[in-house]
Amino acid sequence: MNKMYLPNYNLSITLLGGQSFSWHFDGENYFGSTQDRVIHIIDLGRNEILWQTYPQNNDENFIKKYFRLDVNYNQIIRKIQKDEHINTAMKTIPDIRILKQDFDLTLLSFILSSNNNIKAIRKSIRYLSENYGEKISIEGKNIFTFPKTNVIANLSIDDLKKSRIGYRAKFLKEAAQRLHNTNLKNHIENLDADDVKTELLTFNGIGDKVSDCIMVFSLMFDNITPLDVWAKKVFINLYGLDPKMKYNDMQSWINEYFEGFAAWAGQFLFEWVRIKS
DNA sequence: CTCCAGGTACTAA
DNA sequence: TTAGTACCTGGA
Repeated sequence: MNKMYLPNYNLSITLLGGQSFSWHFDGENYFGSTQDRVIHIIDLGRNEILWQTYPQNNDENFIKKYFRLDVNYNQIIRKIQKDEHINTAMKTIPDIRILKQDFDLTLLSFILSSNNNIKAIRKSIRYLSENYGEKISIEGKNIFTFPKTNVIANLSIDDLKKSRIGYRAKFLKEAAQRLHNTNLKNHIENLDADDVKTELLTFNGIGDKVSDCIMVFSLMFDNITPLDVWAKKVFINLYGLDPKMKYNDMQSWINEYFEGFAAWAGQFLFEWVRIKS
């Protein structure tokens, strides 16, 4: 494995929190899956990790992009330290990061997240990967990639439902078919936030919150806070926003308040209220 | 057993 | 434009 110096990076919350459902931790090893590879991480403590990629080994470029090692983290932290709530969150759960996950995987995963809880989503994605992903053996352990888009597109609704995803099976299949038949990623590459969102909202099963998650966790829109019930509660109860405020208006307020880093602030607040409850 | 959490699509006012 | 409701699963 390769050693890397990785300061201010809360691996456990970042990989196992609400932004990715494709990682698991066995007490020593973090294993993460994409549609074509598996990442193995061991946290050595003292800001050091061991890492390896499979099947292509030593893919440092991938690691740098995926973990967003080029962000100026201290600058972000300085910008969002605005009040006692966020400061408490950052002190309680320090060093949360935002990943840049693959677009297809993120879109398909977050379709499963709607009206669902994190534990159940993880379980479903694990079923899907074990049944329809590719097996990669690492030190005697079998790890599975996330199923390829065209594989999901060609599964029957009934087969998809075996992964306990309920009525979302139809949305998942339709989305996979569309992703497979179009080059959406290229199409949205040069669009601004509003246009990307408009495009994502045309998918069945993708609404305001899920489209925001896709934009934040795979497209690096740092100025968006996905507003699920938890995030809304925070901003209504702690920041005094009107419960009747419209989704977009609430987002604009949050982003202005956190000076363009609403996504990062939102992660701290979200994970903080999640562990508190 | 019933009740509830969790976003989106759909329908009706 | 807004309000209400069904959807599926797992856990209390």
